[in-house]
Amino acid sequence: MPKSQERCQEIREETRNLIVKKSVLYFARNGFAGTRISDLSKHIGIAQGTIYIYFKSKEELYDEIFAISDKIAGNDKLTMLAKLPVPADQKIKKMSDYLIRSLKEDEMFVAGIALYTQRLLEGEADQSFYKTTEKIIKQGQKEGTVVAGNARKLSEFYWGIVYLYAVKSLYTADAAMISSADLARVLLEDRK
Amino acid sequence: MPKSQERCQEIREETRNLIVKKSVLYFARNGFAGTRISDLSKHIGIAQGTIYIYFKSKEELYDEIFAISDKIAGNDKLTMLAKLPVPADQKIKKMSDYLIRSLKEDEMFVAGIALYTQRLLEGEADQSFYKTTEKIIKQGQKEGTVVAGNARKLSEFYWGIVYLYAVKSLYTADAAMISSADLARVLLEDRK
Amino acid sequence: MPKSQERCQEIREETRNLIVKKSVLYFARNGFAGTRISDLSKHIGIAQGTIYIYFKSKEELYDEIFAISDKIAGNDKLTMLAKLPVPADQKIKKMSDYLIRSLKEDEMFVAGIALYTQRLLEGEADQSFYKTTEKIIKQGQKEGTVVAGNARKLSEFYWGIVYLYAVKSLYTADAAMISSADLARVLLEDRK
Amino acid sequence: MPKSQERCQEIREETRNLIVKKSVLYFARNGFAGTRISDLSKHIGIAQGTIYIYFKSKEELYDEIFAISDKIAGNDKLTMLAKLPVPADQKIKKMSDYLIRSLKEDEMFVAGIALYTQRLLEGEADQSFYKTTEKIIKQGQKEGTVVAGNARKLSEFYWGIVYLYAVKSLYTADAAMISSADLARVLLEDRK
DNA sequence: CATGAATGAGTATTCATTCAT
DNA sequence: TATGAATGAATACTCATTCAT
Repeated sequence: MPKSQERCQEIREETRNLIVKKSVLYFARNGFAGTRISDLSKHIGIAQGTIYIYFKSKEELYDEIFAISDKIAGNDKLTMLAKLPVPADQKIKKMSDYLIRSLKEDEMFVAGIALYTQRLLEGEADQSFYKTTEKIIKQGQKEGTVVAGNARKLSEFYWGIVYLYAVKSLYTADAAMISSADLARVLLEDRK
Repeated sequence: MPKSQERCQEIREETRNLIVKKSVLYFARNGFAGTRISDLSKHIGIAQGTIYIYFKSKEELYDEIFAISDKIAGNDKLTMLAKLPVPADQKIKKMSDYLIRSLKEDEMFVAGIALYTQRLLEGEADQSFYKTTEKIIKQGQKEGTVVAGNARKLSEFYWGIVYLYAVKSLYTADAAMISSADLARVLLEDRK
Repeated sequence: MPKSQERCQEIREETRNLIVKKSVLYFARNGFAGTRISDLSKHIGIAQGTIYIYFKSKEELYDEIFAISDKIAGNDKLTMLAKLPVPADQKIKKMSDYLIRSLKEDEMFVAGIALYTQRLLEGEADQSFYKTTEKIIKQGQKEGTVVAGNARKLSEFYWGIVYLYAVKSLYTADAAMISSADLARVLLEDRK
Repeated sequence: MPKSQERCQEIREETRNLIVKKSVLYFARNGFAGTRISDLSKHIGIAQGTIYIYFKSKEELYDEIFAISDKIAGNDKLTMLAKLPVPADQKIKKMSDYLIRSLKEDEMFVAGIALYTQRLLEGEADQSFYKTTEKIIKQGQKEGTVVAGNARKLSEFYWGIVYLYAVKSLYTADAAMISSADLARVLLEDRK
């Protein structure tokens, strides 16, 4: 009965995805230590034991969530964007557009940013976001469109602001958000 | 020979302060759930039981720390500054000076800001910081020294950045900090 | 395959009853402060944690046991007996029969009496036992079968003796018990 | 300075007696496990540490109190009474008089009886009270003044009733007490 | 001697994990 | 697979005891 086999696999996949998806937000809000499996499972809508069918331990679930948090937060897109043969200010505008829109609309994204940055601050995540942004900044500084200053510090500041609004969105249903233009301006030279 | 009443009072005061002082940083770094009383007491350098002489429970200690986190973070000073009969841009510069210096030098301040803002985000602290800053911003907008825009959003943004660097300082010994001038510029009109 | 709703309910009921049943005797013998949850759980034959699935705290378990101790001690039966349309001396004989037999044969009854009376003495239980017996005594005094004297004091004395033998039974495997007739004679007029 | 030496000794004696006296009642009401040294010392009106100047441990204090509880409860007087060359019924009346009066007036006596009997029930005290009373009962049965029946059981019943009213007095300021005559009648043949 | 703050072993309670159904 | 009752190691909290003053 190959069909039922496949269906089974499908169900597995679905349940696993459900767990991951619902856990991202929960962990982002409450932290690792602040998350009880009993509460989490209620929040997901499954039994406690079910989590342990898919993940060996709370830690493994948390780790998995981290492992994908940079994907959730759009690291791939950013990397691709950086490689495009367009001026840096365009890249920054696009990136800011994408980030602000995602912060507004996608709670998975919000949670991804929060988790990723949290771990970054604790020194446990790699710094690809920062580094990619740094490259764009340097390109922009050469092109004369990005403000002067240490590229690394500017990159950290930019992402700090994104983190800031992610954390806000985590707790407030509709956080007062800055505009995409405002965010971009953090890096871009004023054109007055 | 019994200990004198005053000496006892003194000792109690000292120990209590020691616990609060050392706990602020510990809780700010690890959160409520992430803090074990056994670890905390080791960090303070006292026995576990001693904490319970001064606080009924871990929760009560945490609450007390929150209750005073706005003082630690300098709410009083800010309120006083707001009332001074000087131009808003001066107030903002002074405030930014004070904040950046404190973030660099004073661990307790860093922890206070982190805890206070964390609770603010969770909607459990009053918003006096925001409100006081809002007033200064409005004053500055009248005086033509502060950038246009919704005063509340600007205030939140300004404090968001302070929070950002507080969180960074919490985890990194010497976080790359923006300058006091950079922080002030978030609110002030460019004088080019 | 999830467990059926009913089966789960059943299991919960069973375990809860087991805990209550075994705790009654343990608490009656050792008192609240003298009972360790670790010992109690061993005595019940379950893990410490299991107790906390059914009761919020040691205190709550103790309170529940007290709350039902009047049932265990047969308050219902006594009330019913009092209402029967038979002479008071018959009621007293029946009651004494029941009490002495239960004290001999039923550990739970022994514990129930001990706990209930203990709380009565501490002024925390209602006095329904006393009051019901008081009514029977007054009826008997009218009928000329019960000794003269303050009905309340006689009632207290009667139940005091029951308590006395309950406490004895609590500590001694086979306590030398008075006979049902001896107990009844505490209230009944001598028929010599 | 021999004088101050003596005075010191005196003070020691006084404090020690104070502790014992106040502890008897406290332990009788709350039991060993139910008594906290912190509470007890407050009740006595001294510091916790002071208790440990006079007693090595809580257990030692408790043991000492037990060791004297039979004296407090009047074992000496009973033994002397038993040896007097008078009829048993007189002895029983005197004894009952003494017991009821003491239960009414002397809270140390009340506590002594409660503690002694409690330990008796737990099988940890010697049974001199019972035995002495047994002898008197046997004497009375020979003299025809005491009711028939197993002397030991009668003795236990008699002391049970004394215990009963002791426990009552422990918790109620003025417990409704049976009369000395009523108590004596438990053993004595009716003279109608 | 007397004090009461401090200690840490002991006890209560929680919660990640297991397992029979 | 999915369930949730049960487990027991980890954690919070208490209290007899010590000791510097």
